[in-house]
Amino acid sequence: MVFSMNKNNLFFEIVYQVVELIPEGRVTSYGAIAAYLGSKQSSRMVGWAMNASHHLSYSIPAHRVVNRNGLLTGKSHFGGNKMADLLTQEGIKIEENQITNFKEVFWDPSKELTIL
DNA sequence: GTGGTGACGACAC
DNA sequence: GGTGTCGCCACCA
Repeated sequence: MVFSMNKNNLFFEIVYQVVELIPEGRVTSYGAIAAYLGSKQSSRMVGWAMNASHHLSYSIPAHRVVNRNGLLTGKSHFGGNKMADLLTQEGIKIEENQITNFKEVFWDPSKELTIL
């Protein structure tokens, strides 16, 4: 994908970029991405970016983004049990819509990435 | 133009 | 430590 670098959409662009970089079998949180962008208080915007990602021409692994508790809050937006299913396929343990081994699979962009 | 809402998170109580 | 409240800002009615 391409960085548009419009300051209005910069937040969204980087969110998509980061989400695309999440390795298989790993997950990250909205807050982690927001923190990576330097505005941890805008975590809601990360969630909104995921919501907006549906109308993108390309698709991003939004199922690898969960909230701070490892809870699959966005599950309902995927329809059915799709989100938990995809994560399970990648070796992530899900129980009651929550990632049981969240610590182990957590992927922190601010530690794993160095582009910012 | 205004107000309410949201795939969240931090802090106060 | 559970619950409430606020901040964040794009989007929609």
